Amino acid sequence: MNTYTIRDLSQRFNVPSSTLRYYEDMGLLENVERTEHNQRIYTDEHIRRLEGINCFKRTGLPIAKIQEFYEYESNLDEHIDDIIHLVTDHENNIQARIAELQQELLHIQHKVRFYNGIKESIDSGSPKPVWEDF
Amino acid sequence: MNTYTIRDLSQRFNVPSSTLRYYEDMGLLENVERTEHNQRIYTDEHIRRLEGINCFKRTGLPIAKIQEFYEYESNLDEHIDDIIHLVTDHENNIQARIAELQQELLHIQHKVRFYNGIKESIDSGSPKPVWEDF
DNA sequence: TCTTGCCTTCAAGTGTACTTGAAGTGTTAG
DNA sequence: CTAACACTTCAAGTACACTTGAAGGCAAGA
Repeated sequence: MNTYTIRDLSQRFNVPSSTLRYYEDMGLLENVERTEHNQRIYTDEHIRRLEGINCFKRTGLPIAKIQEFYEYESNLDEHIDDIIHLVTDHENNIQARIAELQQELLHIQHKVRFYNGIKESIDSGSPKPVWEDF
Repeated sequence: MNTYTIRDLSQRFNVPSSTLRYYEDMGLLENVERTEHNQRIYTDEHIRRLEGINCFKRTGLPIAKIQEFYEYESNLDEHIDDIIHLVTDHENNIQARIAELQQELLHIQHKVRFYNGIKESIDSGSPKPVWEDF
């Protein structure tokens, strides 16, 4: 089984080692063994765990919820409904967030077109476009 | 011209009045007149401004950038390139964010399916599904 | 051997975006 | 007229997710 130092993971995931220690304090990384000199030893388990954590983080799940998820994970039979609730809830949140962003993107694109119109009018000396709500 | 109290806007936009004062301190709301008793008077201009601010906020533009935007807005001829750069940049960020969320959504949906499979296996006593990366 | 450098812990600091509290003035209902 | 309530300012506090600093241990190279 492969093992990794804190430096290895820090480089692999492009996070400072302080963050990895912080995740451990927060209960996101568990069962981290130590060398005889008290240095952390990570395994492929931890690599997979960090990939999961990053996926959750990129989708905006707060640390406390990620912690909850792995707590349920470690006692799945008892918490299967909880974990399904958590991930389904998160799925819905992401879908709602995507829909909201797509809606707001239209407004931002409207602004981009508007200011490009203003620039053209400045360059050509023609009358400035008038802002129209939508 | 319509005028509004801090309470009016607070209710209309569902934010505490402290937040409206904070936006003013941060330079997002400008030219707020006062009554003879020093109470803030907002106009339809401020309503439009707040709609703009909220659009930017929902898309994750930080306060400092929003402030910059309205600074450019108030001197458009001199800052037309800056403002086009700012909104175009923001448009690209939103599109990248949507793409990222769509990608990660697939992973979360994979988890939802996986745990539903686990639940079925618990309920029926059949063997548990095995997690497969993708 | 000594210095460089990475490691450890624990506590305190940072940045963003508010939020709350204290102290004081003004307005309104009974 | 007075109590309750709304408003003001300014300063300090909160929440989240780290980030940095202090103090010290261990080990390999000059």
